[in-house]
Amino acid sequence: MILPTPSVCSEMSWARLVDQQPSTLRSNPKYAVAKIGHVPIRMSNYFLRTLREDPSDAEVTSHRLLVRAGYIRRQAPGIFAWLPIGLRVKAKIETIVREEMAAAGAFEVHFPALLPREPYEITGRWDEYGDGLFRLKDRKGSDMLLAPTHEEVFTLLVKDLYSSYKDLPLSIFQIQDKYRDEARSRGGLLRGREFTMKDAYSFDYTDAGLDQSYQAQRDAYERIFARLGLEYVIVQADAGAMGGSRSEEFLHPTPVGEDTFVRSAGGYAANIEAFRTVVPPSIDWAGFPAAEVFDTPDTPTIQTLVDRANSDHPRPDGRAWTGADTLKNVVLALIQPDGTRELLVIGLPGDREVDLKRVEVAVAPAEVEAANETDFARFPGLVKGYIGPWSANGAVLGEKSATGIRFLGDPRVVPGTEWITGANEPGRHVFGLVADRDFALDGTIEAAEVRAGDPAPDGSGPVELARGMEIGHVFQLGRKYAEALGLKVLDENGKLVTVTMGSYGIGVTRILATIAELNNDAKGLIWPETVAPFDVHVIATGRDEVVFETAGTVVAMLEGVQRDVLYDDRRKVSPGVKFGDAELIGIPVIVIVGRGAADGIVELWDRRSGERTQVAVAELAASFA
RNA sequence: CGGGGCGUAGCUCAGCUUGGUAGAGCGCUCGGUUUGGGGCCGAGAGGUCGCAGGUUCGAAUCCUGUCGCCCCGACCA
Repeated sequence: MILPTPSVCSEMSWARLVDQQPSTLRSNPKYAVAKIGHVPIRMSNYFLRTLREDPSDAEVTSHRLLVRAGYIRRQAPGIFAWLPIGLRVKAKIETIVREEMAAAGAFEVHFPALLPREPYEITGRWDEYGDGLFRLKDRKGSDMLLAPTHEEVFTLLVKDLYSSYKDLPLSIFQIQDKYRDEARSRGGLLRGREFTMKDAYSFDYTDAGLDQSYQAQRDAYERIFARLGLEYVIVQADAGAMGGSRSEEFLHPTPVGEDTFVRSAGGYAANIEAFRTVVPPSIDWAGFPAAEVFDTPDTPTIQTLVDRANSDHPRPDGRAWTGADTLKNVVLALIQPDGTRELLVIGLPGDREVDLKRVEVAVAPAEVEAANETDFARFPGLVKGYIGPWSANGAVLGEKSATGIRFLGDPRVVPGTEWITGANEPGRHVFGLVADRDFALDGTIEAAEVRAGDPAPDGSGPVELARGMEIGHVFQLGRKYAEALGLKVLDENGKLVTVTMGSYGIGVTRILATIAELNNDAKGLIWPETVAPFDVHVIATGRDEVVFETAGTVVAMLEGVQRDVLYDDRRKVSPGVKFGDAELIGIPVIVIVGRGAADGIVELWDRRSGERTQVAVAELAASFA
């Protein structure tokens, strides 16, 4: 494995904002403190090269166009170099993030990407992160890592400097590259192994304070995404594994997203892992008939069972049996972090599949897999295809049963519900088995797949499923890290209290890719003006000197009204090439200086609409007032 | 980690089935021409065909191994 060298991390972590000036201007005191732009860039000597054809290793639109238009270059799988024009877009996004962080009262710091093992050892993440962590050794053999996220060092920094409640609340953030050795990076910038992230951390000594800090970041995120023009859905996320209490993800709805979430017309939205099933009311089973065992030959699957039930044992009320009347009992194996393996049976309506991701969240930190032959061999009482909690010889599922196997039910399996389920004998099922009367659960579990049409838990109507790209995540960490690393302060009563923390991330480079994904057409990128690398792209086309003189006037005028200008002053490049490059690069406003130049007429070209309008140079300034 | 695809010039690719001195387009250099949609003419530079071994008189081409990349899935605080 080739690890990125430390120098790669530090070199890439800062957008160098002033290196894009031509050398002739760099020494001019007028531009010595120039920030982004207001210094026209001339394409004849800019470090920018567009590609005529799509790169063969890029399929996702944003990846393809960003490489082709000269914004980024691939260095290694999931690792990209940033070229000047790409750096400008990145800097624009970072600026918006910085402004909103400042408005939210957070202070910027900057940590190394290269860190020692110890803090991560203390919190257990050196081990928990597994293969996802880039690890390396220094020349002395000390373990180092490239940080996947920075909770530990932020916590330790505050511990070093603060010891009183009077110093809190505190929110600090950084914009830094993160490293995760993804099993499979994909989609260019959408899921890289090195990526730029804004991560903020809040420190409070009361839960109420944490709520306020959390809300401030959450509000800032809403403003950031609004300014970026990115549609987002705030979904409830699972907070369980990290021990926190509140967690929400900002998802941008898009088919290329990797997260599935649900939402209702009434405003409910949740990550699929965090969805909570609506629990139906319990049913009084007084007067229910006793359970009855029937021969149900050749019914190893739910469908064959339903068919058999309808033909041999139709419901007395005339309604047909469906999969939802059956109780499917799925045997899973849990592997605990210490390596012990135990079985778990999940009972759920037969028309539902088990969603292993939801199970993993529910049983974290254990891992889950399907039970294998060896597992079944240990429990001869379990007859595959005919497993159920009840048998003629007594209970077979549950901690208090003969097998002792833990038996958790879908939340819909409430007391009084009647089920058809396996009788633990080949070819036999028990009908009318009533929950709590005839069998007992050890508890419930959110394990069933979520389906479109399922009711939202807040009563806001049926949910639909959608795909989203996670572009932000706000998270109440609580006291997990402060506890592990000993971050305590003295409160008003002189008592040591453990600090409570929040963690707030925004994927800067992922956002850039998401915006690119959203803003393009067959010709190339179309940046929103808030993040465009330049405000205006001026094209000089023609060989007449008046064209270049007029273009020079236009460029100077735009510079005068504080616009960042990319000036295509290339002399021996044909108009077609210049138009094509302009469309590929995607600056929203293009000024064409060409055949009308002698009469003082130029064209304003709207990249997005394609509309071109003729404007007199003398009146151009008014268009940019 | 499972499934699929691909490694030939800076880029995008052909050539491989059927072994015989390395190809195209674009890009690049030089000269000329052209200037509102990636123009044209001429002359050039540029490749140990991913790597290693094997078969053969002879391997980009056939065989074996190996490395790498892309896509789908698993995985992803």
